[in-house]
Amino acid sequence: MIKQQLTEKLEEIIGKYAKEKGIENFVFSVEEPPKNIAADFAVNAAMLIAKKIKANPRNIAAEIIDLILSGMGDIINKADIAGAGFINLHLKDEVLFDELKKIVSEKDKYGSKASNNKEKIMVEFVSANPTGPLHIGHGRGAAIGDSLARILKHLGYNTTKEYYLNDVGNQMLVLAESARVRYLQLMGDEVPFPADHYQGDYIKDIAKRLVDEGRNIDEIDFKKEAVKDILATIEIDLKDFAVEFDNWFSEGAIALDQDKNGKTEVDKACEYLVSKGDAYVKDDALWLASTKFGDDKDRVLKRSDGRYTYLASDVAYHKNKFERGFTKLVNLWGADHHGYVARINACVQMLGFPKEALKVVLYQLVSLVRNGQPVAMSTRTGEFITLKEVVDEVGKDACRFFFLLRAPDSQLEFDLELAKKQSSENPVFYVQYVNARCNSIFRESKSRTDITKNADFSLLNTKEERALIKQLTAFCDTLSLCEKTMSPHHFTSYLIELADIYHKFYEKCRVLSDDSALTSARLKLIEAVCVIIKNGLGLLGVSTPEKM
RNA sequence: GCGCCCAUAGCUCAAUUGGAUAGAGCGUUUGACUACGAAUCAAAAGGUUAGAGGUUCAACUCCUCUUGGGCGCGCCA
Repeated sequence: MIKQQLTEKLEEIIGKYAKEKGIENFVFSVEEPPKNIAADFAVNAAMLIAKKIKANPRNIAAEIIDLILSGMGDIINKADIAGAGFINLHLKDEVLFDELKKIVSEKDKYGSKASNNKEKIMVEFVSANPTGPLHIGHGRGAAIGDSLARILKHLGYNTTKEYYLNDVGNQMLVLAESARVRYLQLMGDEVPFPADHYQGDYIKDIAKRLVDEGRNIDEIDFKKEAVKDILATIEIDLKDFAVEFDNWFSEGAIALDQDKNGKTEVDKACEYLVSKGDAYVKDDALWLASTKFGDDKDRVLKRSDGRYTYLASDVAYHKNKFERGFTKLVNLWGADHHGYVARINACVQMLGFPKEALKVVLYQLVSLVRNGQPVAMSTRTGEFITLKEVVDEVGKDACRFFFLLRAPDSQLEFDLELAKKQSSENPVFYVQYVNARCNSIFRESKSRTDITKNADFSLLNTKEERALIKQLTAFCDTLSLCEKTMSPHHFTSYLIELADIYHKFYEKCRVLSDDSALTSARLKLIEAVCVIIKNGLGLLGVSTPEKM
């Protein structure tokens, strides 16, 4: 919150200055300087202005500093010129102390805004086909999508998490047939199992249930039964991974369900596109003119045999999302779907929305390694590692934290042997340990009677304490960064850094001491630490045990 | 063949979207528990950011090319 307030004031002051120099709509950045620089924030405005008007950046910086000191004396203690013309700002301690008070009083509400209601956001993720259990790759999408949604929610956006269920199409027929053959086999029929059908044992489990229930083959809807069991498993696996959806949206609802005129939403979406001139008939098929909006080639919506493609459903689905009032759509897709981005972007624009209304976050696939050997992943062959398997082995917290450690863009190598180690090799323990240590102090402090109610933060004047407070107040900046980049991974970095600073503080500054005023102030400080750790880990879906 | 993503310390990855001396964890070496938890801390070693050009006051970041890896390119989903 500090940075945001600071930036607003600087924009006012420097913007006015730039305007006097003949520069309209001047944009500059407010950043944290590198660690070796002793300052709170750095501004690059002078170098940018100097370039535009061909002046000496340090002279410009000097002029801006005068303006800052006279206009922002209440929050800025000191400002100086460094390097090529950076303006380094030093905050007044009171600004940090006020923010600290806010953290302690607002607790889990800290950093959340109430004013973002204008945007209604849907985060759609996982959306794995109900043809088998979730594997580890889905887990990455689940962790990123869920945490992103939590962050957006915390920022005050009206946010909905949705799972799109592809329960229509060819794969469903294959699934039903897979279950039927397994059923026959269990009944003693020696029918061969087709090689291109779903091989996993979970299909046998479904068949076994049907046999155990004494069901007659003539009255079994194998598709329905298989999807039911698989979905139940998926839901449990996700729940154990701290992921819960607000809504499960069935493709059947738009591709099969008909209105009173006998039309599905897919029918209507295609008609709409035709009426707008964005879809046309060629070679007996219906084509989407996606090249109009930058796609490589036009795509088929309806095959010449009259069946719709997956894309047709997807157009209708996205239309449906907008019709439900969402103004911003976030889709998490595995990188193997990247070829699909251009056409869905085209759809959004054809539906009359700006390109920015949809953000597709692509996450690179997880490659599994076990004993140095790559592990193949394919739902068809049955040689896959399930999310459940990994969560059972390494724990939900470690697994989520691990997935959120990396930017979605980078390929992630998941070493099963490494992940199994419940040791300090896993950074999640390092962060959770902060909370455990704080709580240990709280337990100890209960026996003391000399603790004053009003902590005097000005007693927190060591460099370790100031660094800690500074890091705590960066919580909101981290939230904004995650929103800006649509990635929660900055939060893991932030928390690891916070943990690092805390442990250093812990070594240097004893909390419980004979100095009761100082003890009170430090207790309040670590209370704030707990708030931030708990909030931060909570946004990542990781728990904060008081004892470990 | 065309397109998208990636290449950073021995390993796994960050780097506030163009900022200052590129940072963490693990691993390696050395040291610290008779006061709040040593799942910790202090210190050391480790880099031509794959390579070559270019743009810029400033490049890991942007542009071009090369090399190497992942993934796509269907009237499949």
